[in-house]
Amino acid sequence: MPTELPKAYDPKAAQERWLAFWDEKGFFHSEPDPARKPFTIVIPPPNVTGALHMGHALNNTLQDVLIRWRRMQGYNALWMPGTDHAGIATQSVVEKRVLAEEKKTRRDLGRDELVKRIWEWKDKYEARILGQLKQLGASCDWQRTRFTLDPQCARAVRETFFRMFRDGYITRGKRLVNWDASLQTSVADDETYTEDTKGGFWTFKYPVDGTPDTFIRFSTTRPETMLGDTAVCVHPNDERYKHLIGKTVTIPLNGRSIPIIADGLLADPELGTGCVKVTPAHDPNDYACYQRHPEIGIINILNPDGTINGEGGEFAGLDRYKAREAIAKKMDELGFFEGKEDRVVPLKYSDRSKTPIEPYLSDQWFVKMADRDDGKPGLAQTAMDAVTSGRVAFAPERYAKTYLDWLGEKRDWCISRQLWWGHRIPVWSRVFPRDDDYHAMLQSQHELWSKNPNLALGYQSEPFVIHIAIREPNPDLEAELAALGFAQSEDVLDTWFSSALWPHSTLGWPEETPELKYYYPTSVLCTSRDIITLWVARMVLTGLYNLGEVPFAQVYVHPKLLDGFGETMSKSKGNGLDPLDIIDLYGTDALRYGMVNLATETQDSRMPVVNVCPHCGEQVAVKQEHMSMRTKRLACPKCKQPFRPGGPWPADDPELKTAKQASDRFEIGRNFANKLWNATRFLLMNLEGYTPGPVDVSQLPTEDRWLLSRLVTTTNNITAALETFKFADVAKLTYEFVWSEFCDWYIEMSKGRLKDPAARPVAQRVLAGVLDGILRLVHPVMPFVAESLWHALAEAAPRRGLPEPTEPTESVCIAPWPAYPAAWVDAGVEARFARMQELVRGVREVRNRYQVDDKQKLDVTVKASEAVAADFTALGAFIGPLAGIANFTASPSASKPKQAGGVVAADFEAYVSLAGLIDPAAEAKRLEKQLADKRKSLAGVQAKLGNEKFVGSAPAEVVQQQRDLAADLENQIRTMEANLKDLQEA
RNA sequence: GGACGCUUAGCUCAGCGGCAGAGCACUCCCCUUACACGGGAGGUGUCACAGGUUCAAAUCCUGUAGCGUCCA
Repeated sequence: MPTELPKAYDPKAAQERWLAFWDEKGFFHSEPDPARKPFTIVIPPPNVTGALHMGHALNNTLQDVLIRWRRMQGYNALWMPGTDHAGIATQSVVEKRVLAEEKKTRRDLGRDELVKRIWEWKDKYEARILGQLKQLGASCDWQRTRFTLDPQCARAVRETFFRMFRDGYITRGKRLVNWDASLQTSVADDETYTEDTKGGFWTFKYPVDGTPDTFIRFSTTRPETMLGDTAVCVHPNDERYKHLIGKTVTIPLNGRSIPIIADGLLADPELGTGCVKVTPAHDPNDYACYQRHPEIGIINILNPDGTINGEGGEFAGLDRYKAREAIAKKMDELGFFEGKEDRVVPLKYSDRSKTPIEPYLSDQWFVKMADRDDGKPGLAQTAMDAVTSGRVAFAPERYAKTYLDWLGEKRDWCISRQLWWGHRIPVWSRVFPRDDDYHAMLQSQHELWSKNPNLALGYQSEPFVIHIAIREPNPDLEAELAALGFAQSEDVLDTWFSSALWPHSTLGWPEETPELKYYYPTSVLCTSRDIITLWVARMVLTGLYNLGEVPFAQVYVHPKLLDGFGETMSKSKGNGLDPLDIIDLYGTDALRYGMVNLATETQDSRMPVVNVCPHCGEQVAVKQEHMSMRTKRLACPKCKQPFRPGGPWPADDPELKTAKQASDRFEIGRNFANKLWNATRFLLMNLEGYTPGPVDVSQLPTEDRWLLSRLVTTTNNITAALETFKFADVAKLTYEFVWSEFCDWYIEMSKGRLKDPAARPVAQRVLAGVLDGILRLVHPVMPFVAESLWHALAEAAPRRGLPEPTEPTESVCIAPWPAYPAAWVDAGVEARFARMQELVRGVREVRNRYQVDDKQKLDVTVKASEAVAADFTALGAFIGPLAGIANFTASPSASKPKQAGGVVAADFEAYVSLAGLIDPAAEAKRLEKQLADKRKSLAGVQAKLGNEKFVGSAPAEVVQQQRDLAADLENQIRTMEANLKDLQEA
């Protein structure tokens, strides 16, 4: 006698048990094996800044579904795990902590000490993240775990940098970057956010040279930038200023004379005075204007810390905001101030330090994206070609446009960051203030250097600079260079530079490893749309550059999770949801099911959240004003006890318990897991005497053939949905088949058969065989419950399956993905079954309408054609118990008993005897309403059929369908009219 | 400012030319030996708005409004 299952599924126990089992068995480890086809996914490495959030849960669940499914299909599946060092984010988190706890800045600590602290942080969070992924059930090959800063990745980064530098793709130049004056680093656009901020809007005037009493008036939100103006600009067609173009004005603050230029892109004649000042070094639009008019020059007025530099004359050394006031005041004193108004302006902030960004001119390293004129391919173009040629496909397709539009701009990629945490740029440079020294150096060293294949040279002029990239760490060489006055760049590389290499660096590139040969290119990349440009494009680009081959064949872009108010979940908003809360409350299978269920093709998905009272479990709605940790304390409306709302709190509060968060969007998964559990439980209770054996499908009774027909269709649809990344369909198809078809109908019908010794063995085989298939289908989405039930079933039915029983694998993880004969699909059986369901539902409806006690069995008479009646009679053994029928008869000649409730369908009418129960008046009233509905439908259909255009232009089958419908409706109406007459006479 | 997407039941979402759907919530009946995380039944809609195409539009086209995201 097999072990009986507990009454409800316990996710915690299952998770604990199977994680250990899988780990021990090593199912998820993959080795190159030329005899098998690989299926490979590299994880988008979560960054080690913090713990995983709901977006990670979604992203990784979907990857795991693909990997588990392909593994079952027999592919040699590798899911490569790892984490990302996330340069600026991690450094800034640790810096903030050090400042808060020790009141020390990074400069107080020094580079080595800070980096040491960051590594400690990384070790802690990497372990936590990998642990969370395991908890999620992620079937990664943990033996292959990588980190973007580990030696293997570092080698790939250095080699790539070296090659790009050598090939002239990496160059140094002065560019306008987003400068974080607090962290003293440039930050990428995506590391900034824009917020409306109260500011001023000043209007000043500059005197036009040589034309007394003529002024150019302009407005600005940043008066201090006047120190760096190199032109004023008007629209070429602006009649007010046309005569001034080519003249100059003088900046009263420093007496500098600057030209008045015409630029239709920068100046807007409709806006303000129609004239703008141009500060190329401190404004992106002005910088673009400077590039169109390089003759105006460019002047940087800021120090890296945000104070005014030597260009500012008397204002040098002042903080930019102090300088702003001082300069406005000075202009006023000089008589060039025209007015000031308060205004709310959109201001760019650094995401990390929360301080305003300064557009800032600085020396940076760039990867050149544009086309080249020396015959070498332009990097952006190669990556675009990969997608336009179809070597990389996006799902959904529309995201290819995002990718191509962005790459089409071919903007250079700024890869240097003024940080301490990251891959240090392997370039040693020396500046030569005197030209002779430069030439002397080249003369003495150039030949030696250029012979060394592990060195690459770069030059700049004004002043002369020699840059030397070193291919691999080489202390002797570095010492030699140091002796010659060279020093290594202090900068590190943009994190995306190392992430860009992820699909090949993790496989061992630049070594030609067996892994690289076998797994590259990978199969699918699974990500969110906001990093298509930052990451996906760059992976394609570096893959092509380093290996000449795209990194993956397909990019699947999944939806984003929004909070209950439609806003993106994010750490800074504090509206995230901790996956561990969900796992704790609903179980991992439920979390995963919920994620798969919401992954539709088009929409982002809202997730309304409630707080769970830590004292009594009451669910307390979260209001918008509670978000972002604004509310520190709430009282439970039920038990009146206080608690802290759930959120990304940095630490526990010893005084106040913190609520866990819940969302009813996960109930469906929890309930579904429990349903599966209990369906299996039912089966195990009824498997006594089970004998394995082959099943001849053509000899099976109707209900079995119906179920198998549905099983084939469902299996095929699920497989097709997985192939096209329609995850939500996978969830819905599985749910529908298991719950509505297998449980609600088939299991109910099997109950009678299991009591019949003659029918029992086959019923057992079909039940066990179908459940076996269900567990396989469910496994990629809900691996824990599937594994639990797989083992339970194996104990009770060690050999099972359709049509031939087979030995089950030791884990559902490695069971073959189901595929059944297409011949099992039987539309005729499905139609007959649907008719039976209609009858059963009709009888139940009559029973419910009259509130007949379930225990009281009713007599039912069906009038139908010979064939339909025979079919009903054959199924009578099931119809009885399903509908609670005492005596059931079906025949073409059946007549309506007195006092009966009627069910009128297209090809049968059924009468439920309700002697003593029926209220003729109420029944008549109901019938009249139904009749009215039917007549209305009929009128609609007849109108269509009366329309010559419809009959003429619509496809024949649609017209026929409408004709059939009209006939059915007429028939039903006749029957109902007769029934109504009976009732009225009664 | 540009691009992409969204607007369908009280809530969260499917459907994307041929009789408007699911889960939750709601109403009624049931603790029937798989499951109350359950069973049975029921009600619920100007498919955002305005035009157009079509025999036929939630579905295709155009425009408007609101929302979201990305890029400037």
